Amino acid sequence: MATPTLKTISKATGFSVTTVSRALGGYDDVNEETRRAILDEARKQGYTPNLNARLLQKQRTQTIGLIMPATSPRLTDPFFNEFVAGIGSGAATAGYDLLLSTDMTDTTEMETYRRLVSRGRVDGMVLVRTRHNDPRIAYLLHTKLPFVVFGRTDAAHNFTYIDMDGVAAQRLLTQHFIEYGHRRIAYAAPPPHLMFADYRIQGYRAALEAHHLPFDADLLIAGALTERSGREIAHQLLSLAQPPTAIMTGNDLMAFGVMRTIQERGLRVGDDIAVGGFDDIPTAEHIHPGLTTIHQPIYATGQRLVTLLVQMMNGDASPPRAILLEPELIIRASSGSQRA
Amino acid sequence: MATPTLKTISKATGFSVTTVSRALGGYDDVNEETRRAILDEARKQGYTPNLNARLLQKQRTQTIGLIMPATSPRLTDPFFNEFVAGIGSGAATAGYDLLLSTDMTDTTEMETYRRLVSRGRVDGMVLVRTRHNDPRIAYLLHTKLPFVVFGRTDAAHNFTYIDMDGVAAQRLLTQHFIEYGHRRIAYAAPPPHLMFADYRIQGYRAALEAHHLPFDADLLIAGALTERSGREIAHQLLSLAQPPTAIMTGNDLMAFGVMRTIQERGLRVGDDIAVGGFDDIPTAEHIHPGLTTIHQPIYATGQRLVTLLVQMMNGDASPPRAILLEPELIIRASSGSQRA
DNA sequence: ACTATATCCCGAAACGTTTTGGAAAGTCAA
DNA sequence: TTGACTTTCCAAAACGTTTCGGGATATAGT
Repeated sequence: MATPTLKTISKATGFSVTTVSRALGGYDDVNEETRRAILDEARKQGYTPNLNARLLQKQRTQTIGLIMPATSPRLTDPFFNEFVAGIGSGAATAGYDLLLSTDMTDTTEMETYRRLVSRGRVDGMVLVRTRHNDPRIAYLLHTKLPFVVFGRTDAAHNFTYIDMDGVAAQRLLTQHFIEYGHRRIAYAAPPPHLMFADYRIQGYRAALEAHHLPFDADLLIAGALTERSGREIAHQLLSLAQPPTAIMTGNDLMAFGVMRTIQERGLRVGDDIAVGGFDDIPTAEHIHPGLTTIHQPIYATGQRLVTLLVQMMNGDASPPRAILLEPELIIRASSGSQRA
Repeated sequence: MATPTLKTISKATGFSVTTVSRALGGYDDVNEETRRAILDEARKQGYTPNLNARLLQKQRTQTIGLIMPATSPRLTDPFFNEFVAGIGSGAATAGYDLLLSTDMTDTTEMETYRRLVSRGRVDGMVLVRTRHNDPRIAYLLHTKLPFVVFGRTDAAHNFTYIDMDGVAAQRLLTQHFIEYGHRRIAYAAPPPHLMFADYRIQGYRAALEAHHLPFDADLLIAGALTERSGREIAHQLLSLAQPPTAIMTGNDLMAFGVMRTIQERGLRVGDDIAVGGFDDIPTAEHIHPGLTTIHQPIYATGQRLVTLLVQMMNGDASPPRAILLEPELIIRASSGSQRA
């Protein structure tokens, strides 16, 4: 049995392919009786339109692209879990599909982008984890493909994005530790090529300055956004002649590593060394002790981004929007108690 | 500037569309010089083939479909995180894209399947979380679309799947608690419509029987695979006239809920009530106390499934394969210490 | 000089859909 | 009876690619 197509229905009913198409498409220039006959036959054959053909004709794909940064062999960061879920949910309610790509190891990231974007695979893209002079943004800007971004970049902001206010966030967290009586607050910072590292560090230094605390370069160490990196940095920091009494990190995963190292060295997280993370992934609440961190509405942000993207894909030509998220500080036991 | 197509290259180089296509396609019936000229022009124009057109012609999509069960508004279970990552990685290395769909709330699951499968959107599908007489499997079997499954179903196993040996796994865990001296071991079981619930319960009962322990229907409560459900069931169990001394659950998320309830009631997890989970998601290691659980190689399984699927999509007509995973017991502090 | 054989190229059809620009037949108003 | 509308239908083109079946031209073999 041949796959049902417009042609097979056309043959079966005696109407032309055009009429079948228009009947199925709900146009009003087809007789009710005819339409019924065609719909019946379509149902009988189990017809469903061939997406590729339709999209080739319409030059649209009803698909949104998302490329996962190839940080590790397995993207173990729950951040992405939530983010993808948000995007997926937003896409689904808007009637779009989500095309998920992970960078292949043997090809460059830009190739992956080109492959997807190259006329036809997706109607729009979602970007995450912006970098300095992000080549992906330059490329997408150049191709005119609609896209939205979680994060900013340093160049002109002529694109739509949502970003956490990293300056305010890190300042908030640093202040919190200062108010808890800490003087030596270390920062296991995100890798410097990531755009948000800059903002976070700015916030860190601003809080120190505001409270007339000296900036100690020994206490600022950049690492990767992994638990392992957190462990390594903690070792370095705790081996200092004057170790810090509080350690903040680029994300919760790093914070977990820091906590583990502290505990392995026989110290207590909170009472001996306070720890602060970033993201508020689910585990942050469950780990012991609970992790003080900055809450990011990751899921909701994913949804919002898709909403914005869908507007753009539907031809809304309003100027790009820039949305800055206000940080929310979540205080848990890893802060320890207020000091003298 | 028009989008680069075969035609624009053809115009620019003076060769026919056919020749351009064949040059780009690497056929050997085109002069080296010609090929070079065409390749140069293609690069200059930034040509990339239009996927839809190519696929319409080839009747393939180079895309694998995966539909997320719409359990909750946000699929908070890290299980899916890992699984998707595994599938994505497998797909990428095989040169396939991953189309991720979440069920829309206002349409039935089967419609989502039909939409994807309907001639053209995907070349194959990955299924997860099988149910009794799973209609998705019946449907896919009927459409002849290649697919692989994480999990089994009760009917004839005429499809390729990988599954954890749930009987052995739950027996292993139950045995572990029995050996630790527990007599009243409760089971907060997965929802009964899920296929693996059967196997797990079988394993649970088998272990009891093997050690001549009575089966107490009060100690077997089915729930949802969420933390919240774990909390509720724990409350029920702890309010029993004869509460259990150990509680096993359908997945780690439920176990977290159980642990929290135990702690809220002023009891100690492990020493007072032992807890066992299932899946070994990352948090299971970080939570306090660490959670005894059954390790599932989720990521690797995703990859393996894709490998199998790709073989099938490439026309390998060998009979379906059934792979059963051996469980691995991970003992952590939530087991408490051996009892008298 | 004639045939056989490579080598290089191309026109046309096909994949399944949507859309454009009518055509044919019927209805209505004058 | 004629023109103007309506209603219902359709042929053909188009989207960008691959592939089938040759057609030229040059080279080699006799």
